[in-house]
Amino acid sequence: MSTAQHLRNVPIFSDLKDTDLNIIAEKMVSRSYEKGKMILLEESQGETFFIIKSGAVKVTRQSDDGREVILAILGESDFFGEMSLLDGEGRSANIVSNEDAEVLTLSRSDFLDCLETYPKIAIALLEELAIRLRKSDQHIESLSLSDSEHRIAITLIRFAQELGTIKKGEVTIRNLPFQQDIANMAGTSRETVSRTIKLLEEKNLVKKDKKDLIIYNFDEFRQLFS
Amino acid sequence: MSTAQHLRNVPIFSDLKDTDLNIIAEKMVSRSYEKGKMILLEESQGETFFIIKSGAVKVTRQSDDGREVILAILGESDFFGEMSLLDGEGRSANIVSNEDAEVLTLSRSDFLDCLETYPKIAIALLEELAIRLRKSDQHIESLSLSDSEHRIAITLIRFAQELGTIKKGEVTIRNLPFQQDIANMAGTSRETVSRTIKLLEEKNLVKKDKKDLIIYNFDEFRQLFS
DNA sequence: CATTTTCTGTGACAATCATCACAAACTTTT
DNA sequence: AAAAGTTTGTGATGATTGTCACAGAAAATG
Repeated sequence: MSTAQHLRNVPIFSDLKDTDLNIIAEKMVSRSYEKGKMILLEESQGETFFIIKSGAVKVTRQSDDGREVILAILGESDFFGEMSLLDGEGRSANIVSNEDAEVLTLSRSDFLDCLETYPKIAIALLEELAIRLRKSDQHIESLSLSDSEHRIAITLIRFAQELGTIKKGEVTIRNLPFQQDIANMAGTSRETVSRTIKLLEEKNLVKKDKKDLIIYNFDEFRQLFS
Repeated sequence: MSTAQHLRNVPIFSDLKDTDLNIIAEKMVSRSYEKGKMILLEESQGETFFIIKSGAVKVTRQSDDGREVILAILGESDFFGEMSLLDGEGRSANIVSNEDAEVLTLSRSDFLDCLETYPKIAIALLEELAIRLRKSDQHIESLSLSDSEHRIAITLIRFAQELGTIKKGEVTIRNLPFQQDIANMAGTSRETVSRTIKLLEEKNLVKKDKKDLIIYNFDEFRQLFS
């Protein structure tokens, strides 16, 4: 697939004409990272905009003692790196490839040019940031007000929405992330995730099938926990 | 002060020429709310953009059982309401005036027109949203990884940065919010806030002076807790 | 396919913190 | 200036959940 075709799938570029898309596509450079590689380091100067062509990355923050929070897991057609480009501050999060990943990159100046030249991109980007902000707010709420069972359930809902496939009310999350990662998103411990998922199984709400997790009745599940 | 003069202080409008500023100013309508009034209700359709002329508001989310999280406290020249305008979703947070407040409002269509007409506003707004997203990320990190003492300290730092006045390294937060509000921001209980502030006083890091709180050495304090 | 490494399950225990319950110190109202 | 209403301080208690410890399962590696 050509670069331009990839861009077509990215919400913020989807409004553009083919000719404009091609112009941008030419400025982009492709890069690959193998699983577990650090793509961006916290505190380093942010100078690049990234779009994920294939694979997945996790956005994390780390405390001094090495514990990490996962802020988000991003997949195909998602983008990152825009924050420091916009506000000029250094990176505030680490980005690590969660599987082998291919990305498209755009330099700072090309990115900013884009925004100036195509106001539609700026507006689409605003929309995307608004959505992210909303998700962050929900995340903050759940960390503040919910117990670990709820937080874990909400994390599973997040996964279902991003990675899940629905089949008459039943959602299957293929390749559920490790318990440690779930814990780092839900703000709890790995052991608690283990115990809680078992509990949810006993309540007949979910079922584990090897590396997959099935949520029997997604609507009901969402009602119960959010 | 005229409406245009107020706008001048708002970061996202500050790049504009006077003539353009006046055009926008004419479209804005002023409204007043007394302390404790609900300005925006969660779940209601979002149709207006707000700028705070005077006073302060708190941005909250509430759980079914009535407990609330405070996502932010906004003051003069801050704005809100942009999120639903941008992504078309309904309101996700409540806005309550924390003191008597005067606001300027702009209708949905005028706001969106603004963005189309003045790309600079869109870019400035992107910058602002990036900053907010960054703060949210920090908030999420602290809720996930820190104990209550740290979370409360970080909340005090947030207040110091927004409402504080510095005087040779010493920051005074005038009119510290109620313990209950601090607790709702820090994701802890009111009682824990009371005990923790006492603890910080015993450690000679802060001092309470009636309704004010003094942080003796702000840089040191920040280093200790973030 | 044997070995090493990574991931998961589960018990025991301890620490943190929320909750309840008042009293004391304040504001605000009348 | 008394009364009513808020906000704060503090002890006692228990629940939730993190931590440690290790065994078993699964995956990756040679």
